[in-house]
Amino acid sequence: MDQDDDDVISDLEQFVGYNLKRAYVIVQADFRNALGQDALAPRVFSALSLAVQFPHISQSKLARKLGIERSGLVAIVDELEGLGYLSRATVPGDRRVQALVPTEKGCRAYAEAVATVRAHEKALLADLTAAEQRTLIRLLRKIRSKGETE
Amino acid sequence: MDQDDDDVISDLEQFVGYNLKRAYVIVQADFRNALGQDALAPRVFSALSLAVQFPHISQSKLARKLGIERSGLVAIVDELEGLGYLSRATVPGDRRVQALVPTEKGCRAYAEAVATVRAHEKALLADLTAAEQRTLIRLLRKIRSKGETE
DNA sequence: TATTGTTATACTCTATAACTATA
DNA sequence: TATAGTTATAGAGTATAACAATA
Repeated sequence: MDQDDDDVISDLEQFVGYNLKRAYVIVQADFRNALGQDALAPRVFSALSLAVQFPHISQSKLARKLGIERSGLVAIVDELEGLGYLSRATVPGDRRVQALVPTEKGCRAYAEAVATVRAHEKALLADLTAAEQRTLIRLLRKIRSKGETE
Repeated sequence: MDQDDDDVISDLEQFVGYNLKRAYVIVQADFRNALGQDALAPRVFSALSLAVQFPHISQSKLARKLGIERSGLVAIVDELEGLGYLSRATVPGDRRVQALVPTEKGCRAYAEAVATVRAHEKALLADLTAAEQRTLIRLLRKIRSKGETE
């Protein structure tokens, strides 16, 4: 492989969007590697995380928090229920909603997964100082808060 | 919609991966909005950008630069060729390679697109100072350089 | 009328594997 | 043997639209 123009900084590199995408691909691959290829996908992990942290959250509300459609959440909850990590419970007041109740097993699995992911992310981001990591997260959240209000 | 736990900072928010994903969704949506729904997708724009900046680049090399498989690039190049933005040219020395040659039209379309995207990204990121934007890009690149060597 | 969960469906992005023609 | 481009194919992830049950 010749290195002709590999060092040239292209237009692309100046876009936040492009850099965001490339970094995201790296971190996502690391995430999957951390939990193992056949384990929880990022979005399933995210759903479990919120279900554990907010027990009895409804599917609609969870979808809203995750920024996805509620139709898309069905398969995710199916998977988590299939794993025995949570159950759909009826709610006394409103018979339309399914409250997501994490099981003991789900809480344990989540605690383990979160520790693993945290460790891998820490290793992956070892080149960034703690301050840089905080800054990065702060700036990413700033983008989100801007975008979501439009 | 009740606001019960909407302000609680969940575990998820502490992960770089999660924040990266959420921010990426926002910026990508803004990108598509900038160019119009039926125009160049981000990846097609990226390919065009590199083809314009590195005329006669081969498909394999372009795929490598973009971080995708060369099989995936075929449809992208097909689209750009269909739009008359570039052409596949044979290379004297090696009859296997297809050199991507941007057309006049392609260069003009790219110049217009890049200006549009730049303006939209600038507006979207107006809450970030110029220094913050530079920092963000620097940190994202740092993640990429770490991840790609593993 | 509006909302919750659900299904069906389709589209985009991407990877893998195999092929061909060249080298 | 190895590489460039290509094709076929499959699997994620996601969105839209419609429906039944319930509010």
